[in-house]
Amino acid sequence: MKFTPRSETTRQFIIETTAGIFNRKGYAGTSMSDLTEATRLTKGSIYGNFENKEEVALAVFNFNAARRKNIIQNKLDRATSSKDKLLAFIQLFNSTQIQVFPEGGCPLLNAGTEADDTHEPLRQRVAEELLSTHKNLTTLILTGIANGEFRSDTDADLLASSLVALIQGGIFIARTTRDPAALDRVLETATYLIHQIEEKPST
Amino acid sequence: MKFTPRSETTRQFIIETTAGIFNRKGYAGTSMSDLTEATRLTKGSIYGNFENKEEVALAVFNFNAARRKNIIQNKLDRATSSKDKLLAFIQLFNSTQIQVFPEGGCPLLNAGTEADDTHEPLRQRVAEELLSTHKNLTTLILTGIANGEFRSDTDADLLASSLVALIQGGIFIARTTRDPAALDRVLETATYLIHQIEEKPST
DNA sequence: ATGGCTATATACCGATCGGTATATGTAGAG
DNA sequence: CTCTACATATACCGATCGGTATATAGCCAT
Repeated sequence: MKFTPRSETTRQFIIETTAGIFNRKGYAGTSMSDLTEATRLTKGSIYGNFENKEEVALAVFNFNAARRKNIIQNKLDRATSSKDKLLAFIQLFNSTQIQVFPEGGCPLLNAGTEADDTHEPLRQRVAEELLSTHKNLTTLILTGIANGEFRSDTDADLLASSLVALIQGGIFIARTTRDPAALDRVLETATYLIHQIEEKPST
Repeated sequence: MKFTPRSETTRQFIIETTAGIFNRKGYAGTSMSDLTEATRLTKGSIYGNFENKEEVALAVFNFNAARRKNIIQNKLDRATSSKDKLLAFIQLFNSTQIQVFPEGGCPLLNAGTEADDTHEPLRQRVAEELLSTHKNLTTLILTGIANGEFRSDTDADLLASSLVALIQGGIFIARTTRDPAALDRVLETATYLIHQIEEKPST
């Protein structure tokens, strides 16, 4: 009893037009009628393109995650040095540059906090994305060390984790207190941490 | 048409036995039958003590937040210097000392990320708790500056925000990647930031 | 022991949930 | 023009949702 989606374009249409809904309301909080309303399609059509609600949610998360990855990658490609790449990464999240996220904020944070106790497949997907981001930052830092940009005693793993935590925590604070500037302040500390590992020209 | 709860003890019983459920499953993901099952009470009884599901959720959050506050306060009271208080605060969250949270992790993070787009009253309550924590840390840092423990050019507000962000972000990462050590690593950075503002004995 | 109160249990409500079987529409091939 | 294949719409399913009206049970004072 294999399921095969009917129309790839409709499937994509459903994903894109409901990406913001799942991100705002969460998996449990989003109903099939939310999806039919937003897409102006009927349940028959949606269930012709997805096996069930869970599959829509997973596809939507993958879509949001891919978008995020592309934006990050584009930004990093435009910087040259490792240090500039790290700083550019951080500045992607400041309040004047919100377009990294769909409606509702960071999909990793939203999906992760909901799924961690209730929805194992989604939790694993979020974990993959978090680890991928962490790995990218780690290799960026290690490259910088090899370049001589950063001090050789830098703990790349620790710094990468801390940057991700600062950003996600900053997003959380800014969103629930409705104070975007709070995120900007936290990003200052992230920037500071990067400057701390610079190889000093002195000596 | 005012509503008055019947039995304060039953009310409290409901709150305490469902505190973990709301924290794990979220507001939308928790049903009234989840509550009747856990308490072994009937809907009639629960609706005799709460106006509706929302009021239970708010009461549960208040309970979780109060518990958290008490634990933090007790810990801080046992330290003397501002620096030791700050370090003790951070160590409350490390993986060998999990009892700060109910089942499901930090209630501020869980409730905040769900409510920020869907449930304004709860979002405001979470924001209050976040700001309260932030304020406590800020005054702690300012006291340390006045004491001569910390450098006078320390940005107390910025450091307080960064510590909260590191902790919340660290909790998020650790929980969704199922890697408690990730939180411990992030707490290292938090500790580092505190050491950075110490008034150096040199000069 | 009994009447009154308080609190919980029972039984039920309409609405909505996720999901499915089937009918209808539509476009391309012959 | 018609047949076929594919995609969407319609109509419906049982289950569960949050919530309520009312019956029942336990206790306390008289």
